[in-house]
Amino acid sequence: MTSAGHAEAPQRTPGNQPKTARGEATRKAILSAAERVIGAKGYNEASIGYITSEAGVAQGTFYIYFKTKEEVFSELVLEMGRLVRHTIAESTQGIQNRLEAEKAGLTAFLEFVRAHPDLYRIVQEALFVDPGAYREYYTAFEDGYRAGLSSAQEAGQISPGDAETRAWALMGIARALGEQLVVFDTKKPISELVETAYDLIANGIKPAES
Amino acid sequence: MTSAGHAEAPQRTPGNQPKTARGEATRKAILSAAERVIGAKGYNEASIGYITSEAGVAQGTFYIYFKTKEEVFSELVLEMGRLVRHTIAESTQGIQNRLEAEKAGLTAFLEFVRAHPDLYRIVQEALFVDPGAYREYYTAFEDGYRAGLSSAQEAGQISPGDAETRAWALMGIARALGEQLVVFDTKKPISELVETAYDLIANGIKPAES
DNA sequence: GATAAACATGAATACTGATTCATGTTTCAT
DNA sequence: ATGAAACATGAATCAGTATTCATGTTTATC
Repeated sequence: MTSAGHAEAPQRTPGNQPKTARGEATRKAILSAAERVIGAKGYNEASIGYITSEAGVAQGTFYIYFKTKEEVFSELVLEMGRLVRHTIAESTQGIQNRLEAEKAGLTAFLEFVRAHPDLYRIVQEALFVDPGAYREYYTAFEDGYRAGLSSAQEAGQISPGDAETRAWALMGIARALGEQLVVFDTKKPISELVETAYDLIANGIKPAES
Repeated sequence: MTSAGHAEAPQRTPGNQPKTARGEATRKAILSAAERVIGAKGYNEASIGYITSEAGVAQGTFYIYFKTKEEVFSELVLEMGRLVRHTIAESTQGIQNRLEAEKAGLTAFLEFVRAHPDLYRIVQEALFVDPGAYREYYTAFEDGYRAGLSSAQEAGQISPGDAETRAWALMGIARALGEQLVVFDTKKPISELVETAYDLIANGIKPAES
């Protein structure tokens, strides 16, 4: 039985990209279901069975496109990174003044987060499920941020100061406000959050000299 | 055999506090091992077997003091909350000026985080393992923070602005810098991080009017 | 110094859920 | 039309591990 025959079957595509329109669609369905399910229940509670049933396919189908549960998770983190950076870059396109760019970028980020709460939570969980992906996510983010701050500084658009630490602090603000939206369900409109944060970032909280 | 006898044995202390010095010590050992193991490997990878072996007790002993694995986790989150708030309150004791208090509090927080990296990661993971505890942690934190900002505002020590949003933003900065220490292993000394963050918080990044 | 409660043990239980596999079905190039 | 590759199925496997339990040992009280 098992008339294997040809010794070198070409079955082992590493990432297993689909080669057909049908396959493409199925893979997308699984990825999207994974995003929703993992985002909602967390990595561990999100069983393959639940993900596949949510995607409308059989359990085994999952393993045609992903080697492990972790793999689909990592892919989601990467996707989130790409999307967020793209969204922000787009929104700050052509804005010359750094402080204005800051405001536009923060607004775009918060809007994105509100539209994709699942992806947001997935990135948070990556710290434990896939630390490497987590670091890459924030490091990539920081690189761009710091570069922007540095050149703005050289152009005299912002005051001097350690660009790296500032980048982290500003990312921390964005993250905290995003969490307000997604985790704490604040009622405040994004514009209001941005207004307050922008004032803090631009002017600080020290009272004006009297 | 098993001459049970008395029908109503008083075995069911809910939280199961120890009643003996020995018990006290064992419970502490388990809690401390759990902190290290869960902090290092994350909630799911941290098996009861590993925790107890790390604590130097048998597996069953765990269930004398904790009803479930989740219970010990929640307790750690609570402990972290108490410790952090206590540490910060202590460090800002008697400082009248809000901005100075901000600096002292941030320094104390970062030093605490560096000293307890495990607890820090545990709080992060609580978002998925015990969302209620996560919210309580940050809500309690925010309450104090916002109150402080509000009264400082009334006293004219800081400029006017939405205290709640500001509280979240400032907590975001602290958290991001803490993460630099614990997750990204930055080489920068705490004092330097605080210096940059403080300048940002007090003055913002807008260049001084020329 | 005896008795009961408290504490400790670690093997056995019980269950969950990721991954595999033998067996179809669909797609597509020829 | 037809054979091979791609895709799909879902039951079976397999491993890990939280929790329980029957059985000892220690502690403290009388």
